Parts: sequence; C-alpha cells; structure tokens
Amino acid sequence: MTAISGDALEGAIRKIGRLARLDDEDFRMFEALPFRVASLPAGRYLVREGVAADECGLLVQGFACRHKTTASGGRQIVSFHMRGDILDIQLLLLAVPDHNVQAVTEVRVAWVPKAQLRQLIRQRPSIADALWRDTLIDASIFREWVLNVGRRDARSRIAHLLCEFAARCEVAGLGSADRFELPMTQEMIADATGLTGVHVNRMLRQLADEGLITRSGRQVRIIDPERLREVADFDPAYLHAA
Amino acid sequence: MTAISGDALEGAIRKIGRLARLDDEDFRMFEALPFRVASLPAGRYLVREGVAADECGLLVQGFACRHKTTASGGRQIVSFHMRGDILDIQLLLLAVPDHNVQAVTEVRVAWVPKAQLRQLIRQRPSIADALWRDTLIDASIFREWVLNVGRRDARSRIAHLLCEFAARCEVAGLGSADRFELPMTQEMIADATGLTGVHVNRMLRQLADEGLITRSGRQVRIIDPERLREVADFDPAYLHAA
DNA sequence: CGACAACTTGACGGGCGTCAACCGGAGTGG
DNA sequence: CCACTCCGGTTGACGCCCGTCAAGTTGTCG
Repeated sequence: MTAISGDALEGAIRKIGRLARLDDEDFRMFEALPFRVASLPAGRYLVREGVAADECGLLVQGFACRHKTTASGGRQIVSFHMRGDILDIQLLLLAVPDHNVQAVTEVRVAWVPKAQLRQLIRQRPSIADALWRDTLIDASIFREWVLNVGRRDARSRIAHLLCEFAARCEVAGLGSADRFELPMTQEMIADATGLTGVHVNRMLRQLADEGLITRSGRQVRIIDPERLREVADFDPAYLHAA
Repeated sequence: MTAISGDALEGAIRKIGRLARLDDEDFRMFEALPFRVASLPAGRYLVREGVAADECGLLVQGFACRHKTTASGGRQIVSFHMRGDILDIQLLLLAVPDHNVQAVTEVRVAWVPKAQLRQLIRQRPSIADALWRDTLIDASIFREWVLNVGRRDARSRIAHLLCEFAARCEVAGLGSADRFELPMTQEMIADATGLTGVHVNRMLRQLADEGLITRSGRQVRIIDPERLREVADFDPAYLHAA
C-alpha cells in the first residue's frame, strides 16, 4: 500500500484544487494518502449495489458509469465518470451503496482506504469542503438529468448529453471542446437518456444530417456548437465548473 | 434575529439527530443558531435560480418543491420537501443556485444566516457529517428519480411517487404509512414524473380501479401496500432512512 | 352565486418502442 | 491468411403509450 505511481492521484488533486482554496499542507497531506492502483477491464464492477467496501476509488484513467436497474430489467445510467472523478465518496457516509459503478472502458483506479480519507477530512476542513462541494455538483448534475429525461425530447436529450460530455472532457483535459471520443456504446447512451439503442441511433444520425455534428466510429466532432447547444437547451451553469 | 418560537427548529433537529451521532453540545449549539421565522403563501419562491442569498431556509411547516425549467417552457420538479428539510444547504458551498425552490402549500420557514451555519459546521464536525449525509441522501433520491422518469412507465412512476411520499411523510411524522395527504396538484405530480396532468389523472384513476389506493380529494389511502410497492418497483433502501 | 383553478373524461395523433434484418469491424482459431 | 463469431451499429415497418386538444364537472373562495 504505497504510492506506486507518483502522479496517479494527479487528476483528483487537480480537481479538488479547483473545488476549494487549498493550501500547501492540504495538498501535501492529500498526496500522502496511501493507495493502490489497479487496472480493470471494461465491464468490471467497481461498486456494487448493496455491497459495502472499505476502500474508495479514484478514477485515474478511463471511463466509468453509475447505474441502477428496475425489477423488470431496465437499466438507467445516472452518470458518467472520467479521469479525476471520485467514484464513491458518498460511501464514506452512507454505508451501503444504492447503485452500481461499472467500468465503461478499461480503467485504472486508485483505491484509498476509507478510514484514511475520513481521517484526512477531519484534519483538513478545506479538503472536506472540496469533497462536499464535489458531491453537491454531482447532485446538481443528477437534477439536470432528471430534467433531461423528464422534459426534453429524444433529439434534445442526445444533444444535451453530447454537450455535457464535451464540456466535462475539456475540463478534465481530455480532447477539445469540439472534438472528443464517446467511450460508451449507443446502448449506454440509451440507458443514460431513457431511450432505446435504436432511437439513439436515429437521433445521432439526425444531428449529423442537420450538420450539427459529424461522427466516425466513436469520434464525435461538433460542427456547430451554438446550434447544438440550442437544440440541447444546454446551459453549463449546473456543472459549477467556473 | 432571535428564537421567536422555541421549537421552530425541532423538525430539523430531529432530522440531523437521525443522520449522525450528535452529543449534547452539538444539539445545544444547533439550537443556539439565530434564525427568523417567516410564513409564506403557496406559490412563493424560496430560492430562485441564479439568485444568491445569504440565508439558508429550514422548512418548519408545509411543503415545497425544487424545480428547473427548459427553454421551451417545460417544468421538471426534481424533489418535494416537507417539515424538517433543509432547503438549500448546497448553497453554503455553491454560490449560485441552479434551480428554484417554491412553496407548494403555505409554509413556515426558519431562515438561518449562512455565515453562522458555516461557522457551526467548522466547529462541530458531527454536525457537518449530518448535513453532508443529508445532501448525499438527497443525491440518492435524485438518482432514483432519474431511474423513475427514465425507465418506468407512467403507472409505475405515479405508484413510485406515492410510495416515496408515504414513506417520507411517515418518517417526518406526518400521517401514517397508509394514509396521507398529497399536498400537490396533479399538474405538479406530472411535472415531477415527466408526464402530463391528463395522464397523471388517468393513472391515479387506474390505480384506484385496480384497488391499490382510494382517493377523496387529495387524501390518499393505500389499500394494498404490497401490490402498490410491486407496481412501483419501490425499494426504500435509496432513502437511507434506517 | 359567480369566478376560477383543479380535476375528469373522451377522441385523436405522433414520438418513440419493438421487432427484425442486415452490415461492419475486431477478435479468434484453424 | 482466411473463415467464423460476436458485438455494436444501422435501417425499415409497424404499433402503442402517452401527449394534445377540447369539453365538461367539481370544489373552493370571494
């Protein structure tokens, strides 16, 4: 349980540095957290509903998603996660996870013992602020997703997902604002937007036909950001990224 | 700015007492918070998207809802709130609200200065834990709502809303598990479930026809809790109320 | 008793789900 | 190196759930 890779926590550190005013001692102590890094294949579960764990995962590389399921077998993805995201801080305070977290691509995860993280939070209030703020931003994104699946038509939902993903990728330093890779399948996009894979495909095609985006494989390029944002009804305020 | 009514904070105190192990000093200091109580009519906005405030509201009596809107005028309610709920802790850490909070019925609100609350959080880590956990439970409910509007049909969505509301009312000491009052209009239920008022009406009628509930006015009685939960696909774990 | 909001019910249409077939690329094994 | 497999993507036909529109009805507050 030592720092195998010096910069494994880099993404997370940059993120919490944006979330609160941290001093050198804050950074030093965060960097001193013990952790172990693991590489996991696409599809692997990182958190499982109902199963408590004593480590908390930081996503070092790759993409993951949270999802819940209905008794009838429907799956709803409630968020996507990327480099620097903390996968389950809520599990510091809520013992039993109420949802799953699953690797979308191959991922590298830094596992930190919860006890150490809890101790750090008690010692460094600014870090607690940053982590709390992070969970509040997650909640804000959930609210926007409720709006997205509840009140927008299929075309807008897809456009909104694209806008959000592009914005978050850019903040995380992955790809530019107008060109990025969608790591998930269309089926996953469907499960995130409350649609079916077939209809997601139709809508992506339509957005391309309208000249808003181009696609080749999973590479997406936003041709007309302004019109796409308008179609998506996208206002990045809810990301609280400023 | 004094304690006009000795038990105005009672609901909130009971709530945070459930959320973390608090000692006498924690309770004493929470009760010592300065606040002012205001009565506001149904429809009044308590928090407005984009408008910062320097007080944080605790709901003393009545019901409120959070909502967001699309550019095309659609409204999505993302949560309902009742006695004891803290309306906007996230605004302690996120300067600008990304949604509205509006009174559903006439409400009494205890307004606490943010600065005092922030100070209390710094001084009493257990209270910080309780409030953080409260926001995490809110987030968990948002996730369940994403699932509800994204992956369940209209009948299940309505049934789920009823189950959740009944469970929360009971915890808050309002009505019993099988008999309670729905304070919101069917239009609001529609805005919470991503449906239309007309269709909400049809589904409520259907649930009644099936013998799962009875209604008279806004009084709802759950006749067959087990079958209703089954229709709703309701598992209260996400409420983290144990 | 009049006004207004909320609730109720029916008729009709459309957006999206379902089903089904086919394509294309990546991995695998002979 | 090629055949096979499999998963994901693509496209079309058809149907249903739920939205829309419209016309009452009920209830409440003045």
